[in-house]
Amino acid sequence: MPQERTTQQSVAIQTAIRTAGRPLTIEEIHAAASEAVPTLGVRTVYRVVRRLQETGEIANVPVAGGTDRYELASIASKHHHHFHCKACDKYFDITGCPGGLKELLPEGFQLQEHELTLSGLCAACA
Amino acid sequence: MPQERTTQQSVAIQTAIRTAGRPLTIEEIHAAASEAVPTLGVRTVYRVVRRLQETGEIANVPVAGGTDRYELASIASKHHHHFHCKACDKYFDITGCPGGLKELLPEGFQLQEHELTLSGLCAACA
DNA sequence: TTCTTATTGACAATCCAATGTCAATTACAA
DNA sequence: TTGTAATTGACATTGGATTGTCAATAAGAA
Repeated sequence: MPQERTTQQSVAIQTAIRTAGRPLTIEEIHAAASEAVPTLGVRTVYRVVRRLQETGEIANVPVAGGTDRYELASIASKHHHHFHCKACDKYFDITGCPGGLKELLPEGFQLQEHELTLSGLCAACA
Repeated sequence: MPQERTTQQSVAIQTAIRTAGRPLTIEEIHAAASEAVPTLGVRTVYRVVRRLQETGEIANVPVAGGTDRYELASIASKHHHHFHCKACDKYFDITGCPGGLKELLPEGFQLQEHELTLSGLCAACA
């Protein structure tokens, strides 16, 4: 197992994810971190993101009809939901959760989790 | 624009979708329709499914972290949600819907739609 | 500062769902 | 029944995301 080194690239990538406040795609991370390190390659983003996943610092957010997003594990572990802007295709975190979901469950089904996605226009696009 | 012909294949595919009672993947459609027409090729399923989409008979159901499912437009057009079984990876339709979602909306965001997915174990897997 | 080696990034290669191709088949109008 | 053209299915190809490769770079211990 290789040692870890603190490079400009990995710092920029982690900063991008930490300051985003919303789940980001690989490309969004690349774009954001590139402002700090213009030579940053996408290949490196894939590698660092995977490492951060394996060390448990970030979690992937699977999305319907799109590529995965990534967000801090500290945020992902707190139950929350997402808003998807149909104009800019960005995902945002939402706090709060509707209750009474067990009522919707069919006979014999066991509920473990649930995931809610509101969609429409974000503040910037509206 | 070519004429439409009623073939064994297209009949089997439509029957599979109509009798499923839940959204199916291309592969699930292929497997189900193959029981009626064993020589059925996946290529044909892709073609017929696309045509059914274009004629508005079925709708695609985008799914987080998976390939699209397809269900009857008459069902899809009625507002409903889904249950995803983590064991068999099947999706089921759910009736009913939690209200009060506008409360969750951040300032300035415009809500157009929402999508809820419960997950756990279906009756068969539980 | 020097040296070792983890990291990087350009490029090629892989993976896989979906589509293009085309000769063989088959629906169905005449 | 016959003829025409839509349909089929095996096969090759695409498109987009992700990973493999490897020489060049740079982190950080000595």
